[in-house]
Amino acid sequence: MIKDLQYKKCPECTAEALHWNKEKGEVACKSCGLVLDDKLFDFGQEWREFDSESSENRRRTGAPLTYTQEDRGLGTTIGTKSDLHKLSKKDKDKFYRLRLWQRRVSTAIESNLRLALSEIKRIVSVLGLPNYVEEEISRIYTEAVQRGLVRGHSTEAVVAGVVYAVLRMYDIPRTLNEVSDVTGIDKKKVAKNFKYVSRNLNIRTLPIDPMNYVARFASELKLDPQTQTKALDIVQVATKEEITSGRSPKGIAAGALYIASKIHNERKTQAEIAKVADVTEVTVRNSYKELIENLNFLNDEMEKGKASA
DNA sequence: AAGACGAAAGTGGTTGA
DNA sequence: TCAACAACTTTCGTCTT
Repeated sequence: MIKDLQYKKCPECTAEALHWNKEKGEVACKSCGLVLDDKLFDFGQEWREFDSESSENRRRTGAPLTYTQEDRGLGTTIGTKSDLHKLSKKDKDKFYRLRLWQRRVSTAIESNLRLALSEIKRIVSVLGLPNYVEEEISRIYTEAVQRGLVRGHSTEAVVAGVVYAVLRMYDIPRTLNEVSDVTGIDKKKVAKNFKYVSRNLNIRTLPIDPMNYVARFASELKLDPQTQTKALDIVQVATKEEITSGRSPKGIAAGALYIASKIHNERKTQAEIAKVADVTEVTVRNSYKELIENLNFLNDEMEKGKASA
């Protein structure tokens, strides 16, 4: 399931405490938080494993289960020549017409796919995603094409939608903005196409869990693992207290990180956090104020943090 | 001077009649 | 289908460190 670790020790601080997150295929250093490798999934016969892991993880599979069935219609090639002579002139004409059509349709599909698959390769490499994600994106896109979902839509836009959908399926925290940036597709269109392909291919995704963002933002901010852990705690309690619903997960993650950084005297400015979290300072502010208001133990901890400064 | 704060007005998405 | 609504953004002036 997981490939051999390339690293035995953290190259940054040479600590041996490595910690991996199976869900995301990430390995991080426990003492400095450096993400060492995020492409650790070895896939091949792993679908079953995902399936049986736990009920809440079943969404990981989404569409693939039905994928192996041959596509409807388009996969069927139109007859051989052998019994052509039995047909009337009219039927022969029809036969040729149909075959011509099929050739047109399938070459159209093929050239579309060629274009799309190379675009997918590019996007995956820019985003630094693991191979299995590329496979999945390609597979789902192929299915979308075969079901005729791309007709009347721009290839690139549908690709962007599929990319985002797959990221969501695998709980890989990338924002709409990031997908929008690398694909050059307007953010709104990405969202629209995400919904479009999800709906038509029965891909189900749950709302994003803020926890998924915390690790990534923390690492980007080079925060101490302790601080990250604190932020995770905060998010967890907040979720339990039901003060997170309706709020953007990015904002929650950002607010929690801001508080955690204050508690652990590793002060980051709201602007810094806002930047990596892809929200505005105002949102960071509102989010962290909301958290403090509802979780009053945080106040004391922040005071303590200040005192020990 | 930089960071934090909050008010006001604008935007896009969701919801419910 | 439209209007009301909440969350988020943008912008900007003021207070705090």
